[in-house]
Amino acid sequence: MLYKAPRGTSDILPQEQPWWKYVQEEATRICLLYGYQRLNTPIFEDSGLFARTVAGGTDIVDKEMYVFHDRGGQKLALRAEGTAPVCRAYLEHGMFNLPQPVRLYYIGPTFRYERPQAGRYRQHHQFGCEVVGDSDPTLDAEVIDIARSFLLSLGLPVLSILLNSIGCRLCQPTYVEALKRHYSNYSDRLCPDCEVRLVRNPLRLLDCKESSCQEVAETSPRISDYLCPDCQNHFQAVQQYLEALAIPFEMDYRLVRGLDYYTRTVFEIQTQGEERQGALVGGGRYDNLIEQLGGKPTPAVGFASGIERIISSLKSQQADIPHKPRRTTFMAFMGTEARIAAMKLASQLRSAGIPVIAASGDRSLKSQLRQANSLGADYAIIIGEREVTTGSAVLRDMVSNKQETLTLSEVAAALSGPTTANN
RNA sequence: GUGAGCGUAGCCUAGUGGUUUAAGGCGCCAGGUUGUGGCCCUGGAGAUCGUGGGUUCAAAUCCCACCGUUCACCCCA
Repeated sequence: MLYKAPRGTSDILPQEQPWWKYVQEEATRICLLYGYQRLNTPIFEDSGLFARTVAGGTDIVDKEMYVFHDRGGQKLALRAEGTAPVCRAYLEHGMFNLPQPVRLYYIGPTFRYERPQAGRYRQHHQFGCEVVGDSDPTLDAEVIDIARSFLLSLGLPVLSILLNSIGCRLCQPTYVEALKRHYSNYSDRLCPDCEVRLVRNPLRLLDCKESSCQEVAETSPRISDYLCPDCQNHFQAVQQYLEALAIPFEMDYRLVRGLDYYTRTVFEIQTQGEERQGALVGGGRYDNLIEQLGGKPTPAVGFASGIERIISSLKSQQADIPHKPRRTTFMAFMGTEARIAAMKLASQLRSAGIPVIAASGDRSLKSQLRQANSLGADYAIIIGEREVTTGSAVLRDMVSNKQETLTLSEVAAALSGPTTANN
């Protein structure tokens, strides 16, 4: 074999497609229910879009972006995450002139150059929702509600919704300072990663898994004590609305998210048994992002979910997915004359909306029917010398074993008629 | 980028230094008389045992390197 799918990518084979279809259709259905509209953004963008918004100090920009130069010398990057492109499109198409907020959703591939492992791939697919243009805390709750409804409607038991507020640019810096001061006192105990975090991304210090670092985190100052009045009110309102919607959540004062643009509300959703591969949904508010992209200050909230993780979770949950039985007909023939007649009849049937799989090659009738069987065909049409001369065809019901010789138009009528629908 | 496990036909697995010209199951193909599937029977195709080097009289089997893959860390969906 000369080539394999690149590391961390995979083919989504026919037998996987029902899962993908199911998840994407559920996502779409839920979005419609909440009045969100679909937006597709390009698979690559100017690399600056991600570099500016997601920002340095985060792995996703520092070492995980697929960056390349096109023939015109433009520096481009494969879509590293979904939110920044949505905001770019919001600005580019003047969506700030639409009634605010604008509710959008997307489904598409995302690329990150990292070592693959359970639940993480170099190409994966995200479904996400974004509400742009309104800072109302009901929208934070709405977005969490959507994510939860989505998982529940798929049949996934939602284990926990983790919630936190990381403040805004007024109050967060004060907290970060306090955090740094606290950690500096214990610098001799920190793991090497945390030594780096202390300088580059202090918020992330909180969720280090090293036990010595966790001890430091235990006694560290809490963001909740540093929120400015506006952020405090906002966060309280979010919680209040979640309670009103009877959405259970857990406060997690150590929850911070990896992307720099988050402000105020951040959240993650996990489901049973899949904690190892991380969150199924992650999101939050990003009130400064649009401004960073050159727009007017515009608040927004959203979330993203990983479709691969969701499907894997569904499978381990042994969830059943609804599948619609599909009636298929196999077209068998014997001889060159009959081959032509079969092709014509197949074509005619398809024009009438009847799915037909045509036999190929020079196989025996036995072999053709064996194939029809393994393809799960409900009917086989058989055309040989006899049928060619009489302008007829044999219609065989593969389930009941009954067959009869019919004229070509009778075959079409029989297959399109409701009387032959056996499933 | 770091660490650990694993790499035998399309898939699953046996074989762990010499009757191996590498075995079995699933799948695939063909046949079991004249134009008919699913079960059964018979036969067939399909593997440079991940790649390269080394140890040995002898290696799929031991050693090393590389590659791939899985899992974990980092980080994230």
